[in-house]
Amino acid sequence: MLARDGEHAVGDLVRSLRIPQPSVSKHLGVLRRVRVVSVSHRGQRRLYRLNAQELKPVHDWIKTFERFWSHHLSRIKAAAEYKAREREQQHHQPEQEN
Amino acid sequence: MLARDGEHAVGDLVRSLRIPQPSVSKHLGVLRRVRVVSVSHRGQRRLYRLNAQELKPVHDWIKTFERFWSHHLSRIKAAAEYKAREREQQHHQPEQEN
DNA sequence: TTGATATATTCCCATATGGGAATATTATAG
DNA sequence: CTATAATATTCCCATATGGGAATATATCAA
Repeated sequence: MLARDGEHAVGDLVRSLRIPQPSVSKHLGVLRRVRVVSVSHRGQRRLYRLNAQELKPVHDWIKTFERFWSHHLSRIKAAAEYKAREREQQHHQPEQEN
Repeated sequence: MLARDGEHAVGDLVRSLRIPQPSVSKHLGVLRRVRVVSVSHRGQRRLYRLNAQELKPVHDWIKTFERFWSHHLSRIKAAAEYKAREREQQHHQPEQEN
């Protein structure tokens, strides 16, 4: 449950997400504590906005795997490794095993 | 708790992360169910590897906020908006209020 | 087989979050 | 001050995950 961009009043989120108001407020409460969203008051409205900076670390980390899906060659290589490993295994298939 | 790259035996993770083996196995169990990691057997070892593809969606989403931290001008603008909003508010400061 | 390794699973307990319903808060309109 | 709109918080209940300890599995070595 996230405010994509700009500021959003709780009510707007409630309507667009079709989730009960208390739930939305609770979600926002959590995100607020973790500093992923920020609030500003405007009349009796609370305007929430995403705190992009907080997401940067995640972005930086996940970014280190970009090569896995962005480069064609990488994908081919990955697929090859994948199959190679697949073969080495003695035909299991519980959760997934691949 | 994640295998950064290549394949990692549970034991290696246990040692490098300094987390009890049962915990590591449990973590991996969860990640396995969500398909974020994959396993392959090699002798009595279980080799885990990150399933990068599963992270792509997250990457794609979070990427839409890249502008917030990558462009100088964007940062300045963001800071300005930030302060602007700050002023409009009537001096609260519970959780954070900004 | 038997013992040792490498992992996984289970048990119990604690905490975080989600849902629904009810209630409290805050701010605006009159 | 009072009613109402906009949000937040609390209660109760359910489930997911984390920690520690104990135990079960699987695989290898002899």
